[in-house]
Amino acid sequence: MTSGLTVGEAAAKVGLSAHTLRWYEQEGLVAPVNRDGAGRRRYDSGDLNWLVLLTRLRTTGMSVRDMRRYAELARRGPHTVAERRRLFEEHKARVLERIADLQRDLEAINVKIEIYRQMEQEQQ
Amino acid sequence: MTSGLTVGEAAAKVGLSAHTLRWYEQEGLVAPVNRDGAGRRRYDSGDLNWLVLLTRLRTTGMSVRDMRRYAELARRGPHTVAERRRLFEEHKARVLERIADLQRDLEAINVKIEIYRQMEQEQQ
DNA sequence: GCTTGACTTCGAGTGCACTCGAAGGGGAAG
DNA sequence: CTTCCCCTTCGAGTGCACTCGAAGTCAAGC
Repeated sequence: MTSGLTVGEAAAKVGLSAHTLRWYEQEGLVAPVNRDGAGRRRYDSGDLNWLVLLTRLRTTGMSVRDMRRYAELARRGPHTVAERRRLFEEHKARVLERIADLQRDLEAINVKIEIYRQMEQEQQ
Repeated sequence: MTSGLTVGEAAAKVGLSAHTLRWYEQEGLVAPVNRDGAGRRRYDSGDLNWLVLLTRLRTTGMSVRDMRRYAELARRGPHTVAERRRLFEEHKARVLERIADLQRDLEAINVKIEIYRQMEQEQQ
């Protein structure tokens, strides 16, 4: 009745490698995962949710350093909630800015595509 | 009556370092820039426009490898216009996907912020 | 004439986030 | 019993895009 996923299974589920999962733990991005009788990691749904959240932070450009800071706050308990919120709001601002930049640059790309389209017309 | 900007000036204008500008040229991202009598680079408005375009491609996540491919096409002349357009449209698709990903992940971040906000309320 | 900034080649260093492999060992499933 | 996955520590390697520094030269501006 051992419950929870092994490293390999958890890795497959969240789209990271087993190597990387252990590395995340070692780097303090993930709190020590519970072990089964044989000392093997067992990831429960809480661990998985945490990993999913981390991957979202990663793909939105948060550095490992900042993720570690966040993980440390979370481990320190509920009295760090306000600071965690601030951290997230700063990150949110960066993401919004990034989106705005992308949309602005996309405009230039669209203009280029239009120009090329016209040149293709004229070449015929 | 030498016209055009020096490396340092051009670098300042486009937000890259002089080192990087020379490196871009060496890597084939930029066609050889015209020189003045003393052999120094002189960037004209065409060069600057090109550099600005490159920085947009960079900030939208295009790799140096792809920028080089694009630069080579541009150097090869007008008969590569269709291919350049395809390259841009593929890039555009990637950028749109990236924006969508960011917006999706931003939702999760917003949810987190809301949760933290409520926890802060309850702590009082 | 000195300072400043330009030129060249070249290789090495940086920062990030993995990513891999070695070496040696343990337990569970077919 | 063999295979497979897990465990550990450790250091080295990878890929990207710069980034820096050395070493030596040259020319324009003050």
